[in-house]
Amino acid sequence: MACKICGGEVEMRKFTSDIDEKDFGKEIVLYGWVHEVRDLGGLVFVILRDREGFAQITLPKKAVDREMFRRARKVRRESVIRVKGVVKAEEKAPNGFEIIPSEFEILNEADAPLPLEVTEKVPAELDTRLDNRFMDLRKPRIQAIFRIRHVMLQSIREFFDRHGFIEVNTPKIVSTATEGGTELFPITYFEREAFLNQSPQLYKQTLMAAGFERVLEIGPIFRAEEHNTIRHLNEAVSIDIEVSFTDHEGVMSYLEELVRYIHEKVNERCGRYLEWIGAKVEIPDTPFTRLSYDEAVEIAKRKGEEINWGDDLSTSALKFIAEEMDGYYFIVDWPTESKPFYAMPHENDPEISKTFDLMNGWLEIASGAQRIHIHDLLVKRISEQGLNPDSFGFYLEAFRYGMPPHAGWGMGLDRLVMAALNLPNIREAVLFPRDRQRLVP
RNA sequence: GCCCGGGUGGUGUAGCCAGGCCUAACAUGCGGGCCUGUCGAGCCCGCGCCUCGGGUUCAAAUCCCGGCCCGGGCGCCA
Repeated sequence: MACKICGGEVEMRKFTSDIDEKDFGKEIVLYGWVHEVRDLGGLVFVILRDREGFAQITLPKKAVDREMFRRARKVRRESVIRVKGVVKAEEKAPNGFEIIPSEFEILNEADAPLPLEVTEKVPAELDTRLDNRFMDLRKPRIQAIFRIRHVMLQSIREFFDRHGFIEVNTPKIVSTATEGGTELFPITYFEREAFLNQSPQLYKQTLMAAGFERVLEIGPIFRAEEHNTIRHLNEAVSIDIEVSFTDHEGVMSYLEELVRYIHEKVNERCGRYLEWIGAKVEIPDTPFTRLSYDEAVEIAKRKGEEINWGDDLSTSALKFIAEEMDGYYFIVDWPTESKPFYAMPHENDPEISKTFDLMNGWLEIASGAQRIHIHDLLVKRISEQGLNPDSFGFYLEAFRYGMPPHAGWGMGLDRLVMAALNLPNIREAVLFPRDRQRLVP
């Protein structure tokens, strides 16, 4: 709290986590919420909770102001308070210290009853929690997810900055479908119809034609699919990269090293938050296993899945495959037909493509490819996929005047958070998730 | 989109299959009281609930039909 900008009151203001032996005997100021009040009659304990943890405010009736004692005893849970007092070493107190207040100010009294229990004495259903997300997020265990997500984003930017990537922002309001395959949300754009972007794919490729060479985008993507599962959202955050003068293997290296880096940094920087969650983050070894599509189909077949070469891998097939694959792994060399038009076919066997999915168990985390950079081949593939090349005007133009060979991938951040922390539902990884039925809050 | 499951105090559960003993139970909470070392505090008193509409029946939280809302699986998709 030495920072002048963060200051406020306020060399004296501390987070609960910043209190240590050096503060014993000194006066400090805490701001926070009333987590619990334990009233023993002649002695009252108020547990103050702030962003970083808890502190026990102890009010012995005989040692503190009478009016203040009455106020603290009656304060309702989740009210916002400001406490000024002396930090006293006390063996009997949690963490070995307590605050004996000289001032106890209720900045905003909370209503009762609460829509859910922040103390988690009684569980709440996910739906109730999401309806009252602001209060759900007060739970340390829930807030920890987002502190870790923050560190993940931080380390992603760090990683790519070190590797010479340029972070960009491409439009989320677009005129037409980019990749086909998925349903789009139509919107009104003045007198025209437009759509929310399903992926930055076409734009990041266009930036390869612009000579950016290595780009990173972190942004929302929108899919209008009516799915109803623990791993799909209609608004998600995608981590996208595109790299010139490399192939699919080149960008797979970035991907696996990134995933490892993220896990390392979360371990280094999020010890306390992992503790709150009760999670351990295993740092995955690189390189990740490459399982070919052919091998994947073999495994599924052997375990009784009805699947033909060329089919997409169904959920049950992926679950069979996951039985044999631990942690993160790639499935590579997919049939060209099952991947989007921009995926580069292998020169010696055009039936398969230079494509890969990054998996964690049976959950797909990322997918990518070397891209087609040859204009005429691209037009041919667009037509073969049943799409109209005329609707790809600005995109195709970029391939006519010097498009370098390139490759890239997109990764679902929410799914990565879900996988890394072993969350039971992707909605747990998102502050305000958007799904088939939820538009509020 | 197809399929399965569910909706009981503020919250989370029990009761439903085998209708009546349910003026609905338990925990937590909330209001009041007692208590100077709590940390799931304890003890005493009190408060608060059957998703909506229709039907069957002497009788419906319970059985049937429909609506609304929700969860999940699959498909599609990342």
